[in-house]
Amino acid sequence: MTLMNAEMIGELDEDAEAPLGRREAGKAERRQRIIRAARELIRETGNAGLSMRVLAARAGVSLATPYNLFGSKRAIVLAVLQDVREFHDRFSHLRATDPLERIFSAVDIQIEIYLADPAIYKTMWAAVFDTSDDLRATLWNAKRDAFWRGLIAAAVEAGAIGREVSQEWLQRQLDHLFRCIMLDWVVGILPPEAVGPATQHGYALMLKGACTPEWSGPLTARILGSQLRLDLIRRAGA
Amino acid sequence: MTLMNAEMIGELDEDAEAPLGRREAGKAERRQRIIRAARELIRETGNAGLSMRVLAARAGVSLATPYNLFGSKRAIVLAVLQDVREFHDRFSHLRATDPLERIFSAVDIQIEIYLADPAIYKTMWAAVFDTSDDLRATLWNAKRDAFWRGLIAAAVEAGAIGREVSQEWLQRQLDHLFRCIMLDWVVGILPPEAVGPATQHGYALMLKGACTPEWSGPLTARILGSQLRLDLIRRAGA
DNA sequence: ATGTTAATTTGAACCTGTTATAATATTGTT
DNA sequence: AACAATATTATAACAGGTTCAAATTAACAT
Repeated sequence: MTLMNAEMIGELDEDAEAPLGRREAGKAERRQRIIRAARELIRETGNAGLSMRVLAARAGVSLATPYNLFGSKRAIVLAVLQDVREFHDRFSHLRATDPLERIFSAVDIQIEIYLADPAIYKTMWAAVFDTSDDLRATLWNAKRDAFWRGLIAAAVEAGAIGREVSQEWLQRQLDHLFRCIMLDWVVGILPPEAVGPATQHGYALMLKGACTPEWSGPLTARILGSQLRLDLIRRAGA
Repeated sequence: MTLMNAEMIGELDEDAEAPLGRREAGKAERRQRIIRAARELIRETGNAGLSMRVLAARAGVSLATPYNLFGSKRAIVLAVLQDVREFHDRFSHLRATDPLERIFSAVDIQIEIYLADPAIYKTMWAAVFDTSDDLRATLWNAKRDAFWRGLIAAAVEAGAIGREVSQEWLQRQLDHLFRCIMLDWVVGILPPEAVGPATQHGYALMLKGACTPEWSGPLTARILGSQLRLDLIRRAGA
């Protein structure tokens, strides 16, 4: 799945056109205040400290307003994410020639961003794994998909990945890996230092299963390398 | 992760030894009533219909009792699972000679059991993905691990999987795949018919990344086969 | 300006899971 | 039979997310 920001997703172009009467302006401002308050509260008190009543008070708004404006607490948490502008800049500097390297770099960048701000992103990922309602569509959209599909398609074009494997499903399976590793991180099963190596290990294994023979060497090396790192981390932890 | 029952896990040997005075007997009976009521409620009204007040009333106990006996709602849902005796019998009939086939068969059996009783198992898997507290240890225990580790170890012994890959991490990565596919099923992204093929596809990809050259042929076939089935399902759904 | 209409905010609820309290019943022991 | 230990009960309360009728406000027509 892997989450992205508004610019990459292109859904919150609120800073453009539209007459934007006083009504809409006030609404937008209230929305902004709520998001800001939510971000602050998450940063300060972590996941648990974000109560709707506290949030409403901090945003200077009634308890019902966040519901009118966003719909649910989960939607607010996800909106906080949408408001984070960082991914786009980082991803645009992806300059690896090797198509598989590019995939691993992109994953690394994501992880780096997430781990750098655990309070926010743990909360956010917890919201992603919430099974109660389906706000997943917010995260799982066309532009986000296009980015990863592009990386995989490039690898296919370069002859790194066989043409017989479904690009769509390869992407989905890689995504599954990533999501569950995030979950393990959120709940504390996986220490932060292990997130990178664990992801690389999984991606390398799976990509090796999809790659052409001549590209399996570097992937094997990556598998062994990440295993080594994971062992070191466990030894250090125990 | 993949969940198993009490016999396989070997944690609820309540039918053995222990003086089991009247006091403990009454406790056990109340526990049983609560579990039965919970299962009924889940079956009837699905995940959402399981309220602690309704549950207590149906079990004929006070609201506080389930908390004394189990600790939390989540613990009760997981206890309902532990009470399901089915896995052991099914798994004991695993008689594939090919070590990789055995892995796929085991996964198939699991999926079959889950899909046959969606109400119960969707609720249960939703509880697994709950990030609030860590009852995960209940599901993630030594005996369960031993089973899957055994299957993988056998594949290594048979020369199907290279000795250089970490068996522990291969298991974990396969587990990640399985869990996220379950999640997608629970939230309705993945239709039931697609669960089996999707899991096989992911497992085959990853195992192919870990297998020795002479075993990659059948795995490739499995990848292509499951892709084909997934395409058919999507075509039928759209 | 003024009244009308429709959208938005509000405060008070409702329903959750969970915990604390005191009172009551049940068991194990003498 | 009487006592102490233990568990359940009933009840209330708390904090959380969410919803709803009523009040308020902005936009519009006159």
